[in-house]
Amino acid sequence: MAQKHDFDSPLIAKLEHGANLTPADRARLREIAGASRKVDPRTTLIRDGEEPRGAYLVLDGIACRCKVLQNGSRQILAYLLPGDTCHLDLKSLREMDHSISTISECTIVDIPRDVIDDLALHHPHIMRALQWSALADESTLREWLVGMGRRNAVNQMAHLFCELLIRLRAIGHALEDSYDLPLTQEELGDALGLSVVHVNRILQALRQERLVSFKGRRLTILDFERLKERAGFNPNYLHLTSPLQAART
Amino acid sequence: MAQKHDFDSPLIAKLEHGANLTPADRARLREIAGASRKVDPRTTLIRDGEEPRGAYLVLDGIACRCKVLQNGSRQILAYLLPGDTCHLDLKSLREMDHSISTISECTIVDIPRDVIDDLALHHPHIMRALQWSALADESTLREWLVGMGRRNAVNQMAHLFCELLIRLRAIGHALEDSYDLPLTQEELGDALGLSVVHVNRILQALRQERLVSFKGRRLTILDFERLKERAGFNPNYLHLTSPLQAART
DNA sequence: CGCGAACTTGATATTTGTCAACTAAGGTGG
DNA sequence: CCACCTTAGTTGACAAATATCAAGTTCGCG
Repeated sequence: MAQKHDFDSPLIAKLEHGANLTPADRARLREIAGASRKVDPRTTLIRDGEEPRGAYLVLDGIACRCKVLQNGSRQILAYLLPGDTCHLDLKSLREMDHSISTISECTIVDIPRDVIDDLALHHPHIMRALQWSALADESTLREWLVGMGRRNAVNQMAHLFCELLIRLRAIGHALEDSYDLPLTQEELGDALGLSVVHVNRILQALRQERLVSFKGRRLTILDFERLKERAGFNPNYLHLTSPLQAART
Repeated sequence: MAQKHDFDSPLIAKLEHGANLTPADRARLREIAGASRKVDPRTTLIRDGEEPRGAYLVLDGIACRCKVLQNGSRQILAYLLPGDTCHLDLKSLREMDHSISTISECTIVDIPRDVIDDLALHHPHIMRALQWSALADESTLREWLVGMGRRNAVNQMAHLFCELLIRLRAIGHALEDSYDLPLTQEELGDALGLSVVHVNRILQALRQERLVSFKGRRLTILDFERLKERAGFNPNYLHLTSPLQAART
């Protein structure tokens, strides 16, 4: 049951980018990640309007925050990758303003309130890292808004692929310039605000430009430099540049 | 120099929605709001990439978070209304991932780090309210993403006008169904991800449907029910439904 | 092998952007 | 108070981006 390497624990791998964890911190995180469960693809964990009972941690697979409109159309607000958490700030949250659903099959950890309280009391570095993580999530949300408002579909999708590469690299889930991406074209479109048909065509454009290949749920970036250029991608917003040195607490 | 009423202090008015403040809390907030300065319209307070020296509080006017792309186009990520703050979480933030600029002339308070530390130590209710406020800001950001991805221009703009009405009412800055909105059509477009020309036409459509009027920087909602209906507006996401009763700290 | 989900394609409609010109409004100096 | 000047708002014609519809095709899997 013990984890072999840190990259088996995407949460640890991720949080190391946000703060310097102690061995005790890591042990605690492994302990938390121990109580996981498998969740089927396309399953809603908590729905818009419900009261959260606890927080979630994704250990494996891809989940998402999303919102569904009256007319049935869905907007994905964030992809939750391994190591990502959501609404750890339940204290001030009475009612969800969006839903959390799995996309692929996922390994999920339910984090009850008292675990968070315990972390706050005994693991300040973890808390710092989690705050950093929440900050980066919000920044990512802003970058998505920029993409939808001011980038055309090709650049926006290129940008997303760049982002996912960097985020997955940070948890050791990307080999070179490729990574598993268990999304349908519809699920891509729901994030990008595009129709399925258009996603299909944009994808073809990116393939034809020899920028990416996307076959069998695997995305390979053929020319990262050119893709970044195309997307106007600047990874600053992910705040992944190494733990803060200013650890004066 | 003393504030006459609470609604003279939009910060207090706002935070009362997020927690129950004590008289001492209110006194402290008035003290903080005392050291304000006027800032010219269209002035950048802090730029993308810079290191924040402190946080900001808007007391009057409209400011924004925004991001400017290589090609010069701008995306507004949030309107900062009176009572709104930004990056109070500086502890984990090394470098800004977006800019803060005024739109109209603004009254701004610079909040240095030590003031935040002091609030954290001595004013837990204020801290709780600020966390709630940050949560609502993030939720608003998500709602904007939904608007850009899944609403057409008319509905998206209608949605924005509904949102602004509710937010401004919460700080006593809306009379009935109208409020001052010192934005040009270009500044509206930068938030909605639309061109100026299109904003102009959408506005005409809304006027012709007798849903809103927008003359001389004043926006009047002529039929809020119909506008909400049109926009698919549900104010839940603003989390303004009254202070949390669960004040068990 | 067959079935359903995902992907692809073409034709067409709709939405939105761009360009260029024009009009209206507010502010300032003479 | 007016002349002027700049900024904001408006309009029409057109182009580009994206959505929609409908019909295939391919793929993975039981």
